[in-house]
Amino acid sequence: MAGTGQHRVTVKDVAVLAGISTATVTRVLQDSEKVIPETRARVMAAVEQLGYRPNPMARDLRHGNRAGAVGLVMSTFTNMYQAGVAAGAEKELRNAGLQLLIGSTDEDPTREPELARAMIDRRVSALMVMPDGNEREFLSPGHLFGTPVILVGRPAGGLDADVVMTDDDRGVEEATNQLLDLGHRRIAALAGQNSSFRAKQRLGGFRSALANRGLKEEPDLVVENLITPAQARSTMADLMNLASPPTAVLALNLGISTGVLLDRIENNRKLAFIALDESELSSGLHVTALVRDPEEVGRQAAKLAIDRIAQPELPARTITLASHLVRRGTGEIAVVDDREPLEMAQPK
Amino acid sequence: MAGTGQHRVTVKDVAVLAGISTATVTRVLQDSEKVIPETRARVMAAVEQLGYRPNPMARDLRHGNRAGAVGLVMSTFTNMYQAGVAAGAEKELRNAGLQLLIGSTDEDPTREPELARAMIDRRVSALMVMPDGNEREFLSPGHLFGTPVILVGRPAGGLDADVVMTDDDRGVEEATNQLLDLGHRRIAALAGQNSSFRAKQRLGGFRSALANRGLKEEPDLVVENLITPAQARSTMADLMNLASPPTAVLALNLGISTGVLLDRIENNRKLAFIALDESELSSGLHVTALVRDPEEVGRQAAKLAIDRIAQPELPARTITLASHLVRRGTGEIAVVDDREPLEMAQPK
DNA sequence: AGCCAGCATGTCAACGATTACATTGAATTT
DNA sequence: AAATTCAATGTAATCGTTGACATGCTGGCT
Repeated sequence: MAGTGQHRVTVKDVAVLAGISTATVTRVLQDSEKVIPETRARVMAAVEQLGYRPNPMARDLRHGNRAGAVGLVMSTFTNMYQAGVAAGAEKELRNAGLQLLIGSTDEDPTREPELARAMIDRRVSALMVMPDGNEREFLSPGHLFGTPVILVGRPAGGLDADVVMTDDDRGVEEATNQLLDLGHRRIAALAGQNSSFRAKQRLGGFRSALANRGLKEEPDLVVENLITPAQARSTMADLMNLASPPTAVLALNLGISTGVLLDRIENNRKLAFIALDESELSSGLHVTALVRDPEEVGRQAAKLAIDRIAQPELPARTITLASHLVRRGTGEIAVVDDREPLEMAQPK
Repeated sequence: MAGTGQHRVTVKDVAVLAGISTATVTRVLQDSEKVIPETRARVMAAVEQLGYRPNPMARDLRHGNRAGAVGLVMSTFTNMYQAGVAAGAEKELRNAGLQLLIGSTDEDPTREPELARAMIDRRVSALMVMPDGNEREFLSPGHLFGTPVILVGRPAGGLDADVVMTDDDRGVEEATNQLLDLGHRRIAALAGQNSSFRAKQRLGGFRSALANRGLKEEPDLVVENLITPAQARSTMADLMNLASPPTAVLALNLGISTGVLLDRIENNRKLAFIALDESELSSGLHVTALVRDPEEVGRQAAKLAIDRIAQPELPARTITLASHLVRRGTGEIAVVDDREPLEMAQPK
């Protein structure tokens, strides 16, 4: 049943035991061509007896090095959104019999090229990349050697690649509209690095919601370049100390959402709050959140990869997944300021 | 500078361009043996001009399939602790020029064997496994074909493998002692699956702290088999409704810590609380926590793997990393029950 | 001068699986 | 019955890299 435990069993061993040639063993294993049932049975028995397992590397090598593994470049493992994407992708690939090679840039985008390159060298069948938000182009087609690339999270101008993204602009617009409908006029928007595609996309949604109602943005309430939760947290303190503080706040990424939530708990704030992306705490504390399904994003990316491996000449596709607002309470708070409604300010 | 973009460049191409044989190209690339400087320069130039990059799969194949990649089997991507381990391991491996093949069992331990097997088939140089807590033995030496295994998180009886673990027993004992020193006598301990190695290890620490002071365990305060944060959360509500509720609570894993913390925020509880493992919220909300460094665990696991690849005959090593108590306030609360001290109960 | 040492490089088989092409022999056709 | 066809299997080249072994050449030694 099991092998000897030492020597790796090869097709050759199986062939010898079954008393036939390696070609026939392969034929049985691929059940590609005609093999007489009796021969097939002998081969199967030998395979079983020796515990033979094919060597995927040798197979890949023979096949021009395209088959077994797919790469994923991410910027960090310890972000729930990214981890979710990886989980979804891995699941889908595993079902398709593919393996996942993962590398992380540790938030250092300059490492993206070398990481991608190392995977391409290893002849992954496809490469999924979650590029950092900044719109540099780091993958030049000349270095890809035909390796299909799937971009996760944002498109990249110079590259004719498949893309999976989420409609955060529309989602944020919907969230903003909900707040506007509740009467909020001073809505704070806290965003990440302003050079990033995602920050632009999300602020874009916020702005078009305002613009659609002919409202103008309040510059003091839009804060960009917040990198850490701690920054978001202290920004909230600053905002609430304004002469005319916001009555609602939109947190435009996961870290910011965490920071705002910490501030909210600590200072027992009551203003309306919509977070972006889910965490154990946003759901646990009934925070209204604009939610994307990271696992679904990962699954779709993997599907694109699998399709493209099967049909390399397919035109590039872009899949946009919907984000949706999960209403849990904090985003449904009307203007309940102990100060005065806008437009008729009067000193306290 | 760059290659043509289509045909993969091989040693042979380099050899032809440099006007020498493939063997010499290899010699230059490995700088293993003597090569005359001028030849070396010619080879380098050809490599540069063609943009040659060696094919790691072919190299691995030639080397009996041991070199380029190391496997990691984890149970889920979306747990901060596990993600941290993966991150640490990836970093260390990358520095050593190795790549990381990741698979997840999706919390289904029965998938461990097939996942491990698939990686062994792919001839990873070493296999790191974070086994689920239950003490089954899923890796039979006969199936490993000499692949070194590094166990992360718990030892496995049947296997002579390297192990990285953390001294949670000692840590929990320390945490318990701190609470006892503060005068707590009704300490709740909330633990995960009672079949798991880790739950046993941690409850063991709790129990020896009590035993060392001649105290007996309060059975109604020790709750096991809590799987989800929600269960932990509702358990807290039950405990606080006891005639004699706990004055302190120890949460013995990350999910439980989250659940207890949610309960604490929601109900504004003041009892002493020590969490296990770190999350953005435990630090953000000043929760005293028994902290392990997941990245360090991952790095150590990777180091063990690297060492073992270099020296397969090394005796198996076990590395135990210290956990330590990060005192932020909630674990330093003395008995402040609005009820009465123990031993002199009187109806309210 | 003749011989050996040793350096620089070349040749070729091998890693394990696959597959184009070759071979065998039996069955079918006329 | 000879010729043809086709099904079943075998042979050997191949994927890209490596390294044991072979070769040839230079220089030093006696």
